[in-house]
Amino acid sequence: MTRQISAVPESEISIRHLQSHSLPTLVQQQLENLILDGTLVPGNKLAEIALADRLGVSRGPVREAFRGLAAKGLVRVEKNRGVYVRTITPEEADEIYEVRLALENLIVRKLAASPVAFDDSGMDGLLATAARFAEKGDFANCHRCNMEFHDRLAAATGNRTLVDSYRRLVNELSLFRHQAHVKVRDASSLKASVADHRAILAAVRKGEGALASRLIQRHIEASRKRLQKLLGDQEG
Amino acid sequence: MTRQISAVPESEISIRHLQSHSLPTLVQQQLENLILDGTLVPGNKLAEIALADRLGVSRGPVREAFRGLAAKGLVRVEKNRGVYVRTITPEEADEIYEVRLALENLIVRKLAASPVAFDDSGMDGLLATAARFAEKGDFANCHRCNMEFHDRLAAATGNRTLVDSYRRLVNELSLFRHQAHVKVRDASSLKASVADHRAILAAVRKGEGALASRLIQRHIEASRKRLQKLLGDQEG
DNA sequence: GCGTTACAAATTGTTTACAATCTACAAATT
DNA sequence: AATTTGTAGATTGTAAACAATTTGTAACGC
Repeated sequence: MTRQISAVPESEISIRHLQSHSLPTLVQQQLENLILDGTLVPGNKLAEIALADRLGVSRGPVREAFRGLAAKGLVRVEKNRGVYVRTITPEEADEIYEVRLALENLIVRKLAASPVAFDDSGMDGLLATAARFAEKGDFANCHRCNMEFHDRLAAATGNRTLVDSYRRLVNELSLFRHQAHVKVRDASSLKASVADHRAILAAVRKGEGALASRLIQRHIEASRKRLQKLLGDQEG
Repeated sequence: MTRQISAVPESEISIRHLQSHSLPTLVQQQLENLILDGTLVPGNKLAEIALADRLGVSRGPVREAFRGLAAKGLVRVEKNRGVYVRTITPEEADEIYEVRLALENLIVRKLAASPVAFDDSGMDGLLATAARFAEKGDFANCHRCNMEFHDRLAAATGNRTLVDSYRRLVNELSLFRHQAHVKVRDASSLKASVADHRAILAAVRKGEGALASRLIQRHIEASRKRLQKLLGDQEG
């Protein structure tokens, strides 16, 4: 009589979780979140000891996390001087937008090419939620939904490399926004974004790649120009 | 009488060099080179102690280098198990090619759009060198020149983000080649590559973006199919 | 007063030591 | 004989100690 050895019930995920999450990984994720949500602003210094104490770990894991973040382009390491949240110049932001546009183009064309395989469950709901936030004037949450929309499109391609490349660019642009202290102030641009998203989604669903490509191009360009304009306004 | 304080003559670069090159950085570059030139094959285990001893450093810097390499997608870290050179499946390779194609397209279109700004000094020489290597049957060096050609095109765009994204993909593809032990055996494909490059360069110089785009697309596709075929052959 | 130099505090870079985890092999049990 | 269990060895994860560099400050000379 064999006992049910291979039960391993509900905690399997938790085990996998612990297996891959060492202290350096955890610290890195934590810092990444703080940077991407704007708590840690570009230019800020990340002090080893202070961070280690705050997180309750020693400096080793913190230093390892720094290396990972540096390779991801989120921080800049200056030898014997310290680690700083990466700053991005307006020119760099333009360059990032240029690459992002190429990837977004690939994304929508890929999805439009196989609209059946495109699992868009929840996309309508997401857009509806974004629209509600826009109506209520909840800019931050609407912006979050809009970013989520783009991310889901990328993820739907099933191309891991594409998603990774795309996310890196979006992360860098988030960095730039926080650095410029850009706060979305008017609802009109948010509503326009949601409308753009609806049109893009519709084109993708109908398999009209060329149309989707044109729409996303206009959409990203608008975003780029808006950001550069806001930046110019606050400088001038 | 002020002494010439700010002289700092020839050694400035050397100083900058030392300033940014800590042990972890050096170790990371060293390992990166070993991985990209195929000395360290995908799947190989990177033992901390052995590496630290070999490089004459302690385990700390080695571990920090690992984190950087992991974020660059060159190694895979398994908690409590070890660090391994990343393996790439044929499906992943296909995905990488797909993204690369999008970036190469952007590259040649950008260059063709401003052919005056395109500093192509030495490109002809590079292609001539590649052709000579191909004639002599020096496949390895010819392949190196061909990769150099693509890299210089990317660099010529002046878009740092684009170059970084592009290099990451090319690195991953190198990984895949080494993993599959793909050795270029026939001179014909190399000569075809050089011919492709000449045509692409000519199109870019003439500002014919659409043509250059079509050419690079065919070029990359051919490379992809060649690699997949070689892989299929050696499996079957 | 200005600039230089010397010193002290703080921070980072590196190494060493200790704890926890995993792998392999052998003994024991069924 | 096959499976399990236990133990030894090796490897990784973490923390603490030590060394080197930088920064700020104050004293000193011009």
